[in-house]
Formats: sequence, structure tokens, C-alpha cells
Amino acid sequence: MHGSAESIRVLFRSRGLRCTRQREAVYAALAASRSHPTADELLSGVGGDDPELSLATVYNTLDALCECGLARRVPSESGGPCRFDADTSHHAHVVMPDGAVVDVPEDLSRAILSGVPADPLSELCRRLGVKVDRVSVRIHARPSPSP
Amino acid sequence: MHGSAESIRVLFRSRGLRCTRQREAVYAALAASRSHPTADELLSGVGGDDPELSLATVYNTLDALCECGLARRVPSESGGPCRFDADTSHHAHVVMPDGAVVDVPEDLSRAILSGVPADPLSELCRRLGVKVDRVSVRIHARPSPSP
DNA sequence: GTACGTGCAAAATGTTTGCATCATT
DNA sequence: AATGATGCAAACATTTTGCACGTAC
Repeated sequence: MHGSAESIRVLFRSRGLRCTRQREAVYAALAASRSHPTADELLSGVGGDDPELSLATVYNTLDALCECGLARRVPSESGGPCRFDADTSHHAHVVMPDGAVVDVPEDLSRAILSGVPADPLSELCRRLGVKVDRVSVRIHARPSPSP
Repeated sequence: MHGSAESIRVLFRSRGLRCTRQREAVYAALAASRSHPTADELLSGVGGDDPELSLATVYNTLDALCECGLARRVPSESGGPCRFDADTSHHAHVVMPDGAVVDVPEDLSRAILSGVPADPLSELCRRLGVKVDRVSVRIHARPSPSP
């Protein structure tokens, strides 16, 4: 787990991030959450424990975390507020009609992502003159009617 | 092609969309573009031909187009302005570090998307109690250094 | 002690809305 | 003629920034 104050400290240090009370709280909340929270949700979630936190700092912190690879912005087409994820492992997302984002369990993510064939990707690189960094899969789904 | 005024008229009518000069211009510009333009870019692009167009109308029109399936919002993690695509066929996107979005050519899109294995997807549906609408693949890439 | 992070408030950016007017059906 | 779209401007929401102060290193 990455939730303890000490491991966060170590983690930050390893990325050259200064460790402040606020950053620690934001990262802990983000890492503990499964719901890909927005900056605002993180502020409220943390607010109870530590009222000494401003929205601007949440944004600044999230920027810093994304910058150094400790978090990711979750892609969205909603135009609404940006969502964040502290799980930077290679996994797929399920997107619900209301914009909620759920992680695909690790075993299924692996199966889905490794199914993406390599040949068309290298052909793509050749044609477009690019180098692939990462392939991201989003599954648009809706609640299935209960039987 | 869907670029002629007459085919746009027919297309709109088939979706129950009232056809105005402004909507026609926005849709024609969007359909002609390969660059997944923003509302603002569409306004400038069309502005030359037809100054009688406001940004609010571009947004309203894009809403209407997305609503009725004639366009799509392109997912992004940039927080910048929303990008749109009149190509609603099932295709993958290449996302460059600067946020630019390029279509994956149709043959490669097909190869990539059909490579996504069905079994993990149905397992996912079972576990999460959802129904899959669509699978979307985004390829993060960067310009490859010229040899 | 210095460099950098923080809070606050204001600005910048992107998108939506209210309303009088105008165009499509 | 009636319904719905437009333009404009103002409201709204999200994110960024400037600056005085505070804190980690």
C-alpha cells in the first residue's frame, strides 16, 4: 500500500517532490479513492481532516503529481471537471453514461490490453512517423437491466 | 461524401434536425476537417465564409449534432477546449503530446479494434453488471526522431 | 537561509443560458 | 403562423496566476 505517511514521504522524495502536509493529504486521498475524483471532490474529502487546504493548492498538487508520474488525468469527453487517478498502472476504464469512471479489474485489463495486436501498431508508427508510448482503452457501458 | 449542401439537408432532415445556414456551415466545416477542431476553431474556420455566426451557436449546433449522432466529442485529458469529430465510424485515435488528435487509418483501426478480445469483455459485463456500448482505443504517441 | 509551496482573490479560459429577434418548416 | 434557432451579453464553471506569507529542505 501507498497510504501511510511515511511511504508517501519516501515516494515524493524519490520523485524530487517536496513533501508538504497538503500534498500528502491530497495524494493519500487520491490513492485511497476508487472513484477517480475531481479536484473539488478531493478538497471536500480532505477538507474534513485538514481544513487548511485550498482548491488552488489541490490543482497545483495534482499538476505536480501528474508531472512526475504519480498520478494521471483520466480522459473524458464530458467537458466537466477533470478526473484524476493515482493508479498509474496500465489498466482499462469503464465509462458510464453519467461520466462516472470505474477501473477494469487487473486480470481483465491485462487480457484486454494484451489483445491489442502489435502488427497494426507498428504499421501505424511507420505510416505516421510516430512512436507509441501507451495504448489506452475505454469501455463505454451502461447499467444492465437487472434480471 | 457528406459535404454538399443538399446531402447535409437530407442528413439533417433524417435526424429531425432543422437545417439552418449556420448549422449547415458548422457541419460542413466539421465534416471537411481532419483535425478534430474545437468550437472556436470551427468559428474561425467558418467565419471567413459566413460572419453571421456566433460561438454560442457553434456550441448549440455541436450539442445538437452530438445528441443526434452526427458528431462525437473526442475524449481528452487536457482540460483544454473540447474537440469534435463528424466521423462517427468506429475508429481509433492517435493522441500527440501537444493534444493534437489524428485518426488511425480505417484498415488499421479495424485491425486494432477487432483485436480486442471478446471474452474478457463479457466477463467484465458479468462482474460489473453492465452492458458494453462501445470500446474506444486511444494511442498515445510522439513524433519519432527522423532517421 | 533559500527555494519553493500555500492561501487568497482575481483573472483567464471554456461553456451555458436568458431573451428579444429572426428563419425554417 | 408556430416552433424552434440565432446573436448577444451575461452568467456560470473550471482552471490558472500574482503576490504576500509560510514551510521544507
